Amino acid sequence: MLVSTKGRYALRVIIDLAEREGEGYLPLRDVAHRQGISEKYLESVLKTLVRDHLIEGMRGKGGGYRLTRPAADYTAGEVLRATEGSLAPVAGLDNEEAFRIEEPRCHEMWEKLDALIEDYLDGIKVTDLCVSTLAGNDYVI
Amino acid sequence: MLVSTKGRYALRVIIDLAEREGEGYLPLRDVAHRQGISEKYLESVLKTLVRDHLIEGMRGKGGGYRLTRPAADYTAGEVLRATEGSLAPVAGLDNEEAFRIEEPRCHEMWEKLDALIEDYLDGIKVTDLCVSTLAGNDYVI
DNA sequence: TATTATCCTATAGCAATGATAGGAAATAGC
DNA sequence: GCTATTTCCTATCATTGCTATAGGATAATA
Repeated sequence: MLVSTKGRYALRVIIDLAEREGEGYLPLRDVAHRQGISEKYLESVLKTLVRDHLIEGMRGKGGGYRLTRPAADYTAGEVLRATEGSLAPVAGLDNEEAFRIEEPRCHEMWEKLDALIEDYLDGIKVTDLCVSTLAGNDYVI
Repeated sequence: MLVSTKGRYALRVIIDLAEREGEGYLPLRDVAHRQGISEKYLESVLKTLVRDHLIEGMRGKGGGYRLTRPAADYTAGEVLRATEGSLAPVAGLDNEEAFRIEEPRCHEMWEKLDALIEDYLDGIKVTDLCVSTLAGNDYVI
């Protein structure tokens, strides 16, 4: 599987925060409830996003998480790459030498597939995934 | 990781058999040596390909493995799908209902990414990956 | 009958995923 | 300063899949 639930959860959180841009810090509990994700597990996912400066956390009363940049700046690829580590379809794509020796027939194919995937996901802005009109969306609390 | 070494090995074997199409049954030992892959592990990979009728095995002296159809018929996607089980970038893509409830914002994106990947790999014929002129290829025994 | 080679079953180390638990540290309002 | 809130940090754990190894049963050929 290219993208695990970790990356999918992360993307949903970023979308959630983007849809509420300008509302200040949003507590983890609220986000988790809205998305139907365990608070404790989501916490570990958000830690990664904080480490990579995609979001920032504020402790204490009135604290929570918020985006560090304008929502329109974020891409799906960026969020997924942060949490998944890599979006490469096969391992060791960076090691050209090893490929030339072990897999000369397929190297080009993997390179192109990688570019295809990364270009597609980097071309999707988080704001394109947002729903501006929340009304009529059953699952949103 | 979308494709593990299992699928990559399988593809290399199919290419190996395709490049020697018409030479009858090729013993696992020879294929493994040519590709630099452990015989025992490759055996389990080939078992999957036999189960899916992509190749057939013949026991005993003069036995080995060969393609069941003309080499030109095989696509990379077909081989990888057989060994990897699925090429879907995320789990549960077939369950539309669950997506509509849990991940309405992202469903379309995953569907399109899936189509992108599958179409690309289904469009690559194994014979396109074959090297007809084996001369000058150091790693080939 | 001997040789060759696939087929079958079982095992094991390792890493990643998905998740849970408990408590420390910081912040805001009173 | 006290209290409630909420992030931050560390540790643990069960499950799964990957990668690989081992030993022997079964079948085909000469």
